[in-house]
Amino acid sequence: MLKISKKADYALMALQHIASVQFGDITPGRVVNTKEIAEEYHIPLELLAKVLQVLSKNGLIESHNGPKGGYLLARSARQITIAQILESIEGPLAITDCSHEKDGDYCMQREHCNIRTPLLKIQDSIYQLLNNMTLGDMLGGTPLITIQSPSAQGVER
Amino acid sequence: MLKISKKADYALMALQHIASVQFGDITPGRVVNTKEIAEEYHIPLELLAKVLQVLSKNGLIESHNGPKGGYLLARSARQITIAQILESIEGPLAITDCSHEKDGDYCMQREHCNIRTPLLKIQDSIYQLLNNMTLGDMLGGTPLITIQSPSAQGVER
DNA sequence: ATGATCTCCGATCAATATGGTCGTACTAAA
DNA sequence: TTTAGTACGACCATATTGATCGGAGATCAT
Ligand code: FES
Ligand code: FES
Repeated sequence: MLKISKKADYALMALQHIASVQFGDITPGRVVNTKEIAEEYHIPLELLAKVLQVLSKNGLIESHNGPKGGYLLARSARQITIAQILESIEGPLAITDCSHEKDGDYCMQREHCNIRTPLLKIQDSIYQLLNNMTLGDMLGGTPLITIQSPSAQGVER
Repeated sequence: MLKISKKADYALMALQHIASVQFGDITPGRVVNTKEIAEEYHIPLELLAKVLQVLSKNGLIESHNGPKGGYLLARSARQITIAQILESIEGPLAITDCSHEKDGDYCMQREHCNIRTPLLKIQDSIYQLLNNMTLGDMLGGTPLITIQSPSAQGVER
């Protein structure tokens, strides 16, 4: 449950790879092309290409056309959060399909719904979680994330 | 993205309803039957029935057969966590499909995978989040959940 | 200039997961 | 024994996702 799609998975791998090439190595300005990533991680080439296109369109990476072309991070690895990557591929975070209701399109349960508020809170918490971790964190040291919930232990506030 | 299934949604609604009937009212021992819930929240009857069967099989609720039958919480609302409910319906929490690898069934990327560790950490954080909120929390006061991450402090949404 | 190499983009197909339905058997209270 | 309810398993329809294909543009080397 709560699985993220393969595309999102690929996006994370690709970005991580691009970042690691651009970062720790002696070739700072080197661009990375699709095939290189696809072969390294055994990802279907065309599918990865599509994923990268989307990432590029959403301003996470820059594309360079022609031979010797490829992709480049659009900004520092520390300024790209996991949430941005995932939302870029899979659309806005919506734990339930009526999280972001558009138009007059209410779900039938809306009126008597007893779980909307709590679910939105959970969703928001998850969002914070994802938005507090960056590509940079994935590269370097293991990020430390702690969660505190007053319920289920001593009630504090 | 990260959507939970409708079945899980229904499960939450149903449990919340059962709990609220059993709790705040003057009818402590009253059982709740499937049709009552289905009509109240406009859920397809048969589908809800199936969901409740699963919950019952997993020991979250008790079923009582025959006329005047119905369902009853198996334990206190404070002892049922959101994680338990969701996992009961959708199986174990697995943010990526290779979270819990079984047999020799590795994913192809396993060897060179650069995102496994961070993703598992995120998954664990989400699990804590869900496991720290109980049915009781959803019923009563709004639970307060806070997240603290030392990295990426500047990132705000 | 011209061809080779690469990204870009839209359309399309296949596999899988999900939502929803049906029919029957079983149980316990009235 | 009748009847209102759950239990259970098989089943179909649809939505989502994973993956593929083909061509159009762009850029660089020659
Ligand atoms: S399920 Fe849509 S508002 Fe609660
Ligand atoms: S994707 Fe399977 S181990 Fe990373």
